[in-house]
Formats: sequence, C-alpha cells, structure tokens
Amino acid sequence: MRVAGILLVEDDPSVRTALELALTRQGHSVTSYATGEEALDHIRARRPEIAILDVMLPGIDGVEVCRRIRKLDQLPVILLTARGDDLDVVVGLEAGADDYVVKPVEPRVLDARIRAVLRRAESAASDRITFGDLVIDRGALKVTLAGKEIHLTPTELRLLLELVRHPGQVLNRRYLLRAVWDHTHIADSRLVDACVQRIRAKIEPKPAEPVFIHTVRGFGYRFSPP
Amino acid sequence: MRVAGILLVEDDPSVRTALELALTRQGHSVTSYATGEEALDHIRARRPEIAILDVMLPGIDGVEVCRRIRKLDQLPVILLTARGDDLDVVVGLEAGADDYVVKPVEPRVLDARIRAVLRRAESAASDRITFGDLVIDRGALKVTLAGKEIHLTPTELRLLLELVRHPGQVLNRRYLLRAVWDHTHIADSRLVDACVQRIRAKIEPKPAEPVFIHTVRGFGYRFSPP
DNA sequence: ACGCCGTGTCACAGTTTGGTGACACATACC
DNA sequence: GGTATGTGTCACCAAACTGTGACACGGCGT
Repeated sequence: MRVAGILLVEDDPSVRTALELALTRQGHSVTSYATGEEALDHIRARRPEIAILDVMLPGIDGVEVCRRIRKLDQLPVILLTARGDDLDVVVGLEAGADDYVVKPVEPRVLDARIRAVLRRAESAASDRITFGDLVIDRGALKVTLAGKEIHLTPTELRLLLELVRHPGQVLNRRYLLRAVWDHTHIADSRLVDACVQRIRAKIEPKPAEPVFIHTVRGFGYRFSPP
Repeated sequence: MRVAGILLVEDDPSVRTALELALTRQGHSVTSYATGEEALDHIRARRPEIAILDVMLPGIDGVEVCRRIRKLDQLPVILLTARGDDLDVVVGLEAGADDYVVKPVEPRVLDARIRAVLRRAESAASDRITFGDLVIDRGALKVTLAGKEIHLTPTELRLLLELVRHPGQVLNRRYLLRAVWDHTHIADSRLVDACVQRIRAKIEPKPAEPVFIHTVRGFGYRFSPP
C-alpha cells in the first residue's frame, strides 16, 4: 500500500498522539508538530505529501499556516477544527485548504479524506484540462465526459485539441485545415464540418444544441466551456 | 537549511523571467541562471531538486550541462528546446535527460512535466515498481506476473521500462525508437509494433485485450496499470 | 412565402493502420 | 560446428479511419 508522508500540526498532545497513532496504523508516515512555526520551519526539509492542520493553534493559527504553505508549495492541506463553525469553513477554504474536517473525527474517515485529497492533487498535476464534465488529458490523449472515457479518432482528437488550445476564440476553417490536416489540403471543403460533427456526436450531450463546440456562422467554430 | 527547488537555465531574459514567474505561481521555488557555467558553479551549493535547461545556451550548451550534471548527481533534468528540432531529441536522450519539452510551453504543461519527473525520480529510488500483478524489478532486471517470473529479452525489457517510466502517457513510435533503439533506425518501421506485440504475448493475460500496454491508434502506445 | 447560402447529416468506398505469424539473419552459447 | 535465442523485416488481413458527395435543414434577406 502506498504510504503518504503526512505533516500533522496539533497543539493538544493527547489528540496529536492519538491521530499520529491512528494514521500510522492506516499505513501513513507521520511527522507532527505542536505549532505552526515549527511546521513551517521544517516543511521544506520534510517534503510531506499533505498537511493536516488544526485551526486553533497557539501563535500562528492553522488558517494562516495554510496560507503560508500555499505560498511555498502546492502541498494539499486539510484543516481540522473543533467546532462546526461555519465562518471557519469559509475562511479555511479561502485560504486554499483542500478539505475541512470537524473534530472529533474517526480515523477511517480522516484516512478517506486524506486519500481523496491526495488523489485529487495527483490528478491535478497531470497534464489535463477540464471544462465542466469534459476532461481532456493531453499526456494520456484521453478524453472523458462525466467520468466516462470517450473514444476519439486521431483526427478528431487533433481537431479538438486545436480548438481547445484557443478557448473562446473563433477559428476559421482554413486555419483548422492547416493546423490539423497536412498542408496538401487547400481551400474550402466540408472536411472540417464533418469532423466537428463527428466530435459533437461523441462529446455533446445534445449534438443539435452544442455546449462545447459552437458554430459561428460565416466564420468557423469556437470552443467555449459551458 | 537546505534550499530546494528548481534550477532554471535560460539565456533569454524575457523567457527566463516569464518561466520563473509562472513556476513560482505554481508553487515552486526557482533559482535561475543565464549560462550553464554559472549553474554548474552553484549547483553544489543550491542542491536543487530538478534542473530545467534550455538547449541553446551561450558557452556550454544545455545538453553538455545535462551531461555534466549527470556526472555529479542523480538530479533529474528537463531539457527545453525550440520547436521540433529532432536532432536535439536524440542527443538529449543520450545525454540522459529525463524529459524533453518544446518551447513555447504552457506553464501548466511544464508544471505537469516537472511533477511527473519528480514523481518518477522518487519512485526510481526504489528498484521495484508494482502495477497490479505485474512487478518490475529494475535492480534485478526481472519481471514477474502474479508471482511467476517472466523472461523478457533485453530489447523487450528496455522498451517496457521506457513505457513504464511514463505511466499513463502516450509515447509515439519515433520517441520509442530513439529511446530504446539507437538512432540509426529510420523513422518508419514496424519494429516498435513487433516488439510491443512480443511483450504483450508475455505479460498480457489476453494479448488481444491488453491491460498494460494500450495501443493509441495514430499516436503510439501507452502503459497504464489496470 | 420563397430561394439562397451556410451548415448538419449520412452512407460508402478507398486508404491507412496495427495485429499476427512466418522467416531470415545475427549472435551467443554449448 | 551445431543449436538456441534474439532481433529485424515482411506480407497478409481485419479493423478502423477518413474524405467525399449527395441531400436535408434552417436561418436570413428579399
């Protein structure tokens, strides 16, 4: 099982050791600190994969630690709070926290949250673009719609990628012909239209009312997210 | 305290500052130099986690810097080059670069590449990689499937390792030819296909429905765990 | 309402692509 | 030398892909 390096910041010693024990049992490797300052001092050296921060801390509070971590690194952050205070949630999310857990928390719940956040962080690092339900992974050359993988042929994929490279821009047929097909194709042809139609049939929920690839009469096509 | 982050070497000041800004925004800490000499001078003191090198540099070029870095350290290297210079790819791979990015590059793409290379470097620390039933031991150069050892020939093993180095990424035939075979081979050849087929026959439970090495028609092959 | 122009839709045939097995040559190992 | 193994190439085939043309459709200006 994959082991995550967790940075835990919690000032209450009993809660800290309990969490540390629980997380270690789940297979994580945990480094914990009682204060934000210590954590920030060591974060560079430790290179954790995720930080779990108590909001109520002596000195710099968890939200502020989160903010500073965000300036340093893309490190995912989960905030822990004692009360279900709504204000905290807002502030925490604004500070860039990835998730928010209310104490007391069951270890298996926390573990699930950690894994979810890590999964999200990892996939965000891959070379992807997301437009609503539509996810285009340029590294894997995969397109998914609402989680379901869509099969696009090479030409369709090249055309879609070209459109997506210029979101919101209208691209005319001549440009698209040049960019997607080889230069041997000149002048006007229905080629682009047909290809757009094929893509729509695959990615548009209702091809007759396209949400992604819009026709701009007399000019060409525009990709714009819904 | 250890200073970790990205070592950037790029002679064009505008590109350099743009990249520096973009990478910093992504949460990286960046140190940049205009020449390879400066970079090499400071690399010991700075202890970066990854180096990003422009290929075209005054004085020592990026490829040579890469070669010298390799002699010093296991430091991962990404080479930057102007669009589509094939010769560079060959030389770069020979010099031991971990990845190769064509300028102009979008920040999010570069960021994804950086993270991929870092992840790879991290997992390279361990000699074994596991994908479901498939275990690849790079130290012993052994492959086992569900505990049973699979015999792969040298070429097959090199190809598999190259695919596995970029899990989830589509690699085209030209790239694979260059990475696995020497550059004497002409671009158009069924060599890669044949070798993939041979690997599949050995590691895929049902070669007709591959689970590990997927064909991406018109583009190449992708290794992705089941 | 009418016709026109730009676009959507569809079927089909020619082309391309990759899987597959056979085979020849090279190399290493007895 | 003889054998086994590894490697590159080829030909064939099935499947996938693509360009094209014909026709339908719908908005727009007259």
